[in-house]
Amino acid sequence: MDVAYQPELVEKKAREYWDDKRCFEVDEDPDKEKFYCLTMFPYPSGHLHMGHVRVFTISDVIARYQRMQGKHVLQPMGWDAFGMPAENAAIKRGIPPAKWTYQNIADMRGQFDRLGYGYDWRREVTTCKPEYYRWEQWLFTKLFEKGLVYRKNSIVNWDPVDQTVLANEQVIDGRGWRSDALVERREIPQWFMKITAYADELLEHLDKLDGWPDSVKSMQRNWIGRSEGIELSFDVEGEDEPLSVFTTRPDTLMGVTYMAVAAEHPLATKAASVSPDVATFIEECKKMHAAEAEMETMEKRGMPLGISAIHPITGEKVPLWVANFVLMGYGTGAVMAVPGHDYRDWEFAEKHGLPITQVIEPVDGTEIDISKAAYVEYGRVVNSGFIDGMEFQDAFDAIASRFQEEGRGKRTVNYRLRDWGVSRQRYWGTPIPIIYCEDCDAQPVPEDQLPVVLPEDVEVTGVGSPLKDMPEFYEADCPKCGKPARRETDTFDTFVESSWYFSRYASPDCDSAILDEREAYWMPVDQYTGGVEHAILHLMYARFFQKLLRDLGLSAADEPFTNLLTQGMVLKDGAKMSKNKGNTVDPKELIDRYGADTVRLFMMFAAPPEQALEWSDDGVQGASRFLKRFWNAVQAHAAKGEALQLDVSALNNAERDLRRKTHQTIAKVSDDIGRRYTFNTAIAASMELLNAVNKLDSASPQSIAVEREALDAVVLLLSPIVPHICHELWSVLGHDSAPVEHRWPDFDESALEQDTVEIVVQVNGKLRGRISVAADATKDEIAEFALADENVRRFVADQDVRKTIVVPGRLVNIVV
RNA sequence: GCCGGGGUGGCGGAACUGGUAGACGCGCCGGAUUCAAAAUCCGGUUUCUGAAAGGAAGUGCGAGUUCGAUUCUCGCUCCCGGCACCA
Repeated sequence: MDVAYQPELVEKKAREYWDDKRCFEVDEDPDKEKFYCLTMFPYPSGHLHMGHVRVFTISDVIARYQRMQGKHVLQPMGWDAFGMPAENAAIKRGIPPAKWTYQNIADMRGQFDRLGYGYDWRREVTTCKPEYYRWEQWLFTKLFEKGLVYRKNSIVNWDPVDQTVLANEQVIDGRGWRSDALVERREIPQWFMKITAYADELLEHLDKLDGWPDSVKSMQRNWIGRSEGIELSFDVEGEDEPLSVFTTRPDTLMGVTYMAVAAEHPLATKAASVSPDVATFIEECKKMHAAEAEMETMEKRGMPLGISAIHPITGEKVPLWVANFVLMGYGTGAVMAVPGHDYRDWEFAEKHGLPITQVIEPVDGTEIDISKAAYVEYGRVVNSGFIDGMEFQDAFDAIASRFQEEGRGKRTVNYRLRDWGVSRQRYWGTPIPIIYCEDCDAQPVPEDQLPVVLPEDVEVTGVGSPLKDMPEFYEADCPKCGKPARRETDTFDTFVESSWYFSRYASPDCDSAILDEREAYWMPVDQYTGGVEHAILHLMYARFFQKLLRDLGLSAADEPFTNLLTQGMVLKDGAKMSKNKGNTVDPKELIDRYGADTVRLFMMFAAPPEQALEWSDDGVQGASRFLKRFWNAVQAHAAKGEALQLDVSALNNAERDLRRKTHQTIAKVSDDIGRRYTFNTAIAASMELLNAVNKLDSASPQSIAVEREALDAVVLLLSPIVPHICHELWSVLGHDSAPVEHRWPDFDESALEQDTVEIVVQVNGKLRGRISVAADATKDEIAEFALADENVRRFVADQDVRKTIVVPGRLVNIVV
């Protein structure tokens, strides 16, 4: 055996072992405890980037660790293969999206294998293949039958030059990214999924997700945005229909000084027909970009409609305005404005000279001045007639009952969450399985005609979808009456594919149903790992789909992911690695140069998984250097020959110390990998142990035995992280088995015991000395020892000791 | 703007339940080895002060709670992620 560490040889050998033994191919075995370990599947861009390496390595470490715990581990991999980049590549280089995508998948799969990830490739799922999206289309038709999908008009970014709908990210400063034309808001009919029907359940089940980070649950809670309020109606002068508004603050009703409706509201449209100014304003609102961030930060503008509503309590006239910050899609598209007690209403009133009145005062009697700023806290109602003096809940109830009795309002729950628009006017996606018939309207494609196959041999120009120019695609017969009809040419949002792929891994080859009985064995996912950027959308849609599958009787699980780990981004020079910024590092080059283990080690060592990771070329070298040291230490040890049986009673102090360190390290690394997911500290602890091994003077037979125990431990503890080198070193240490099939080591409680412990001594909270005391010393004994320390005496001097705090095993604080 | 997260040596980070700030690694400095260099090995490395022992300051900024705060509370600031058609 060549003694120098040669990663290529070592890694090839380990990979061949895993392949030959089919280590990572798993079938359903009801007698074994399963563990489903999953990573958010990648978009096949063609290039493995550092973000991929990071997330897949995290997941692989967890999977390998759980295997060593004796669990039956499934770790699959697949491709989120539909999406815009394929169309962009097609426009730029004239390659059809399908060809480009399949080539990328082939390239990336080779790179994954080189990194030693333990995937069951027999279960590979590729979303752009008809075998996959066929079931997505089937599911959509089932939802259609259940009334969980519907069609309505909604707003898109329209590029008038390219005659194309643009994604938000394709709109730069209000202009199309390719044409540079001013983008317009345009209403077109689109398909929606009723995620709001599940809003309450999506919210309530968050409480069951103990294995999810609080931050993600909190973001989802805020996204759903459940609020209890009252929907009440105001009569409008000269209108038969009253104007309905939703408010969470009925206690401020008497502070209403104006009302505002969205630009798309019928009252605004009506006013526009008589007022050119209003018409112009509404036109300008149409040029607004559709993104929420822009809506919130833009200047709040409005225009009086020239009509008034009647305040339902006072009977006074309240002017009606149209305003650009009122959203048609939220609530009723109209708001009652209380500038005294709402920040946005205040800003708008201030700007347009509308009156601001105070109807709430702080309960604690603090003076407030609503001419300076809105007071938005709950408080006591004033200047409000019959509800004067009430606090929030009483006032809420009083107003609610009164309006309910009068038949002018009711208690309502409102959500910020909107139904999910799934239509995309793009080519490279799953065709929406709908046929439009002049007589029968929209009809779902019958099951026996599925899949609706996306033609792959097309030319993409960037102007509209090629499907619209393909009669062979869009010409169809109505499934109901048989008359010639037109097939839908829109495709699904790619989030639809990623909302159920995790279930399909259980039965990827099933061609008679979307899922089969294997789903029940593997689902839910035990550990899901992916980027924080998916904290809301992807994870919310996936949870929604899981509930849909459950309600269709296809799954028993309420939630798809039991434990969630959200990993931070990979940065270079403080910025996200991206081609635009030219700060990418190609994992392939590094693997060729240092080997996969070095890359895996650096990734896991540089930062804990949830934090952003700053890339460092020097850090990679350090990882490589450590592996060489590790290799050399094991080889040098092996050269000393077989170790004697360890005799714990015959150890000297240094040997006992190393043995304690070994077992402390086993305990720490088990906790770090198994519970905390802090792989960086697990590696640091293993490094410390190896350093301690190298420091031990190991000539005697017992010290070789202690050293053997330590090195065996390091190899097993690091094997989930750097599996190839550990595979080889384990056999160098004389074992017949492989770490991948070995049980995770247990620590020996008795090895952790210590006779004496070091305790620090503080005087007034400042460190003044260290003392060594018997491990079983009493508090009084410890305090006595502390006062005897020379430096401590210097600081205590002749002052009275007012208090002594003793924390056994840690410190003494003497307060003078 | 709103929601969520973060700020600790020259750098990445550690300190897990309020108890030794800076583990581990990188970089740098010194030494060994070498004809020389690379590689490797040994030692040092928060800042200021001091020959040393030691002392003082120190976890984005400002307050507070506590015997004791990187950790808890309040206010501010800067950076990152998300905001519904990027994936």
